[in-house]
Amino acid sequence: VPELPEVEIFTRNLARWAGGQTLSRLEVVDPRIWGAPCRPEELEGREVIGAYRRAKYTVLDLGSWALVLHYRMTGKPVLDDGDVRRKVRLRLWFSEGTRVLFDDARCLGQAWILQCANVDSFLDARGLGPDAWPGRRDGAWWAARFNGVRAPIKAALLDQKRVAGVGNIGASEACYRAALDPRRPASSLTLAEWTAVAEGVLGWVDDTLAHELGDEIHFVTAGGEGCFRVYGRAGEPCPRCARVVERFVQRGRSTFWCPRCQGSR
DNA sequence: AGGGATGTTAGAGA
DNA sequence: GTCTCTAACATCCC
Repeated sequence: VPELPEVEIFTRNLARWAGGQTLSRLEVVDPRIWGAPCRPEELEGREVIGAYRRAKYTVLDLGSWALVLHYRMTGKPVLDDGDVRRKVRLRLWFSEGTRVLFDDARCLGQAWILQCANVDSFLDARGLGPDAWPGRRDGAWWAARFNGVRAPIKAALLDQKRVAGVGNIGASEACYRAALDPRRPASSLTLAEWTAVAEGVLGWVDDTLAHELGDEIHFVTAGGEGCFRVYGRAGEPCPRCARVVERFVQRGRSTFWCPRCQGSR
């Protein structure tokens, strides 16, 4: 379930598992993982300096070179516990015996090997806007970022060029927290409503991180849906007003909302 | 069997 | 050029 909070946790996990160790071997189990031609052996023998997140990307810093990961729909880094049923695309062997897998059922995830000096320009070339978190942006900042956008607010929140990190789950959850009709044109929101969006997005990330950090095993196996308020809950009662949560399709993606407390105006 | 799935991007059309 | 939307990617699960 990789949106910003999950990628943040994936990245922290990688830093914790591998930080300070040397990457002794980078095993390419499925070469479709590569987003561009590269030489995996370039990274072997290098020490992991750390890992950081930008939007939904993880950058594993190996000094002068870096391994950049994007998980798309189903990718995730996991400790290799010896189970043989995983859909492994990469296996990273570290000097103290730790083995980390890039596990990806659908194989839509991608990886790149870049010189560290080129990572920023690589990410910038993807057209990523500012990260939705951890910066505490106010309503005026959000209003300015979405100035002139006529698309429905829920669809607009998915545009990584405006603000990076919000995915299809986060967009529904943020609209719900902001009590906003997901069909409202972004350009029609008042400053007060943008303030609610700002708080909704931050609240969604903060709560998701807190939930998943509190129980890492639950997260890895169950996807963290335990803290969804409307996503995936069509037919269930709204946590705020008990009206039935509904689902509809916007731009080919599911939107979940409560038609009563997210009433249009 | 068929439909839907957390993301991104190329390409078409307005 | 800008904005918007669809299809495609590959595989699994309900």
